[in-house]
Amino acid sequence: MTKARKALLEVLKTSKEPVSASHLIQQPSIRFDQATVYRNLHYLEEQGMADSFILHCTDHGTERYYSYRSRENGEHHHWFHCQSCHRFIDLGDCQYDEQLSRWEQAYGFTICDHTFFLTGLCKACKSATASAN
Amino acid sequence: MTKARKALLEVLKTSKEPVSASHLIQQPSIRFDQATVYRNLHYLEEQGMADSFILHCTDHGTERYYSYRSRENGEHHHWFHCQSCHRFIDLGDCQYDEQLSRWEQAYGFTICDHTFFLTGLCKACKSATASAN
DNA sequence: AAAATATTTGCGAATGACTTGCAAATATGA
DNA sequence: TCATATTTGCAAGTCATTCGCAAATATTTT
Repeated sequence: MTKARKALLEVLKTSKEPVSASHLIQQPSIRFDQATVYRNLHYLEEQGMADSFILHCTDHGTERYYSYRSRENGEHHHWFHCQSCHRFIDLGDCQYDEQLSRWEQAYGFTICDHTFFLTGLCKACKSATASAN
Repeated sequence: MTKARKALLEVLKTSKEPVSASHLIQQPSIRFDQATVYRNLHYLEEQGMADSFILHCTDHGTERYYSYRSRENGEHHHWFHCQSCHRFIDLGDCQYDEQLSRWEQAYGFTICDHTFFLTGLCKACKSATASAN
């Protein structure tokens, strides 16, 4: 476990929301080249210590977001993304296991991964918009 | 409805799988500049005539995939993507409506969009791999 | 502990999907 | 038909991410 990996993992562990590479690079604790950050994010995901998904957002463009994943809490989480404040809300552990195996049975394929997330307006941003009228 | 839009919509209608901009640009019927293709894909989606999602695949990189959506068949579809043959399998209409509104209730947010898809190995590619041993 | 080998890092340049500015071409409409 | 609005192609730009390569670190062998 190199310094870069430790530092990245620490931010992921601490963060309550998925974070992008560009966000990580701006962290004071991440004083590494962007190539190093990208390479180690791949490494962490490969090792099963991180999860990621690609999300496009009008304000922040298309980026991959990473979150910590421990060996114990096997299941990854799913998220809601607010397009206005750019915050994520944790929807909890993935509950799709049975549905996924049903599909595997039905179609004969093997699922390696699945992507699921929501986008919209969070409660706070909705009322902010409403009161702006 | 310009020529470019008609041509794009025709390919989307005809295609059984979601298609990327780069794929569309290679089609003989799409003799338009890439900027025109991208602009019109945005237009079609905006008008509710197309759906899209971003998918990353080791062999083909990260791209947005589009599929036709008629006003009648309101619901969009979800897909399985085979990482080996790069084909998509239609999983049918989205069935998540009730789950989504339950989340909206529980968290007070408004969902504008959701992304869901599977990736893995299709039946054919699995057996191909198995027999290669 | 030094030498030999393997892994990781930073730097700079490249890649690839997608976007943009702008002037020419086409469509709409009064 | 003339004026106005929309769309197109072209060329250049943007932006996240990746790559080559040599220097720096870590690991293993002697």
